[in-house]
Amino acid sequence: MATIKDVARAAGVSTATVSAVVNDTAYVSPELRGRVLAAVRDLRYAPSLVARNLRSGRSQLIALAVADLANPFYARIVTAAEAAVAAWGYSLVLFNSDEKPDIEKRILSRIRTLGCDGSVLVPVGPESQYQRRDFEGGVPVVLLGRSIGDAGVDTVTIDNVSAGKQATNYLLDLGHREIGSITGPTQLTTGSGRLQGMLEAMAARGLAPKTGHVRSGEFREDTAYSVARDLLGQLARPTALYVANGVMAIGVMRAVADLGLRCPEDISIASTDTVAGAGGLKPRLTRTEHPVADMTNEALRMLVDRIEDKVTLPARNVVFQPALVVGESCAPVR
Amino acid sequence: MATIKDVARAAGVSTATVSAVVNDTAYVSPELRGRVLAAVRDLRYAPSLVARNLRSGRSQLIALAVADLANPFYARIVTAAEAAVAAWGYSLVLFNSDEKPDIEKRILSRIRTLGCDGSVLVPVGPESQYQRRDFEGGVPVVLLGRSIGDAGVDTVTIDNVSAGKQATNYLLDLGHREIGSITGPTQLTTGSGRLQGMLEAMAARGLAPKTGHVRSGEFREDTAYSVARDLLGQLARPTALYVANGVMAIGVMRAVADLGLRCPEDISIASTDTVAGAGGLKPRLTRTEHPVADMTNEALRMLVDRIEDKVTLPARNVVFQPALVVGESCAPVR
DNA sequence: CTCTCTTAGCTAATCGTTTAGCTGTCTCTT
DNA sequence: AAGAGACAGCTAAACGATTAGCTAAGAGAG
Repeated sequence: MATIKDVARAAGVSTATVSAVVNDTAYVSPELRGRVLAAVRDLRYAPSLVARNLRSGRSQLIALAVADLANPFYARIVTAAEAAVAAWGYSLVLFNSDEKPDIEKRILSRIRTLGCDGSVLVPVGPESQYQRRDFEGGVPVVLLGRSIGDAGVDTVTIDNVSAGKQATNYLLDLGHREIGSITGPTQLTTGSGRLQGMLEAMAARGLAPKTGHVRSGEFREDTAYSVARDLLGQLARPTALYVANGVMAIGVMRAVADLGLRCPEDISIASTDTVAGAGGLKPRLTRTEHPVADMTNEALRMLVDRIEDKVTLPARNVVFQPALVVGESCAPVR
Repeated sequence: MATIKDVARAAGVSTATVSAVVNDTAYVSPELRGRVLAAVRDLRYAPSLVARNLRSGRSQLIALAVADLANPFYARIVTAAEAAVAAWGYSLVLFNSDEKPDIEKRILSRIRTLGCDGSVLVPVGPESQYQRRDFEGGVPVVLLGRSIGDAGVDTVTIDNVSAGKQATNYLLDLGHREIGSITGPTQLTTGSGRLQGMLEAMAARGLAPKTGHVRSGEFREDTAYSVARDLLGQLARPTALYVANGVMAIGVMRAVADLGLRCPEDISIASTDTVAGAGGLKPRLTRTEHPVADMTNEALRMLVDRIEDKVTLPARNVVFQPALVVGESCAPVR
């Protein structure tokens, strides 16, 4: 790879002049400018970002660490983030913490080392893991999807309580009274919030799920499948089920089919968040959808603000609202 | 951010000693070593990769440029690549060319500028776009999924002809004679190869698809949906359909349902490659599956070989074999 | 004609590391 | 007791860019 010195030598000028021409940062006579540009072409010179960044302290890199790349929900975040990052003139460095707090720790230190200008993080650890000082003075961070107490950090989340409420109210409006739920991990705000919303919606009508009708599916398709098989195989099964995420909904649908039940005739299913392939699912799921792209864009806008302004605004927490999308997976209770 | 100088000052040693301790590259007395480590902890020092890389000429970055991030097939590649890259001690920089050759060009120059140590590329341009010298002497490249003539570049591909053959032979063995196909773009080897395999399989039994029974679905769900609706709405519709990828298969299934047809009773569907959510699809698709993870791992192994060996081995082309996975979407012809 | 002002283009310092090569101390040998 | 060898730890030179500050030459004014 040719360096700025090679170009300077070839054009018979100093490196300062080459830099001036390349970055268009000072006037250079047409004659020299021509010689420099010719040399650049001949030597196929591309300035080294590494060197440039060492000097400027910027890396033009934004890191994104998601909780589970294999989950289509995060795949959508990645897609949106790549586009947004590119639009802002940065490049995206991608990490997968695989829901493991210790991997996340390593990722965070790697992000520091790489000198990323900022990072978007879907936190996976228990709240206790994070300390305020982890974020202060280091690489600017925006948390996405999950919040972690009052870490004094910008955060973009969905209103999980509202998601659970909307889906459950829809089922209640159809006349269902015995509603069960397959929840996510309750130590995550996405898990506990949705469950809370469901419980609140039922409580508002003086109802509560039967014991054993609320079970954790760990946000995983296979776990949800087994739990649903077990739950729906019982005699006293609920007439409707609220499933806390899209991947689990697919597992539940499979369990329903394998048990010989029909949806929505025998059991109504409503879920929160969706997955890419779910469009082809029959029946189409009734669900609350997250504005994933909007949330991701907002997170990056906030991050770039922090990076480029350097103003120490107080941390903001932007909450998006889920929207109920009616499919064919719910029917009035018989 | 603390620098190596700050640490050196705090520990009362030279920067060389700090470097030796941090990288464990020379013997340092326990006493000094202790002081250095303490200073590192106190100052939360993390060596700057930027500076380190400037010196070493390495960036520890591997770029991955895929053709369409929104396609679950590439999402799986991204997942596998992130894991593999991390396992080799690099970090992944992700780009999406969105099937646009000019965006790809910009990405390639960005990869050079960033000083990535290597890159995995799913090429989207017409073969004519690439010139041998684009790859020679620059950042090492491995092409994934699609090949581009004899660019003298390492390549990992799937045997597309075999995929088309296997799926079609399965349909033929069930007694189907009027088989149609929804293909990908035929200027891509993934599109043309699969079609060629299908035609060869039929030709081997003295058959050929009827005119109008072979149509392009552009590897897109919505296009495949419309094409399938049109194709299957006709009176003289085929009894079986070979769909060239997973996303399109979902579109086709939707079209089948919307036309009031039953699969597999009225129409058999076989496809190539799969999508994440397809596990929940009813009926389960009969398809040829790509060993995506294996292919991605192999591509990265080859790339890391190039990066670290610097041996100028001749370019290799590794071809993987697809495997037929039988679902419930095909039935014997009536 | 000389003095000042302008400015094109150069020199050299800087960013944060790594590392070749040097210095000075200590130990061992004869 | 002095010379040789070993080696812990230091100094300073890279890596490839940007940029503050300098030099020197040309132009305009008096």
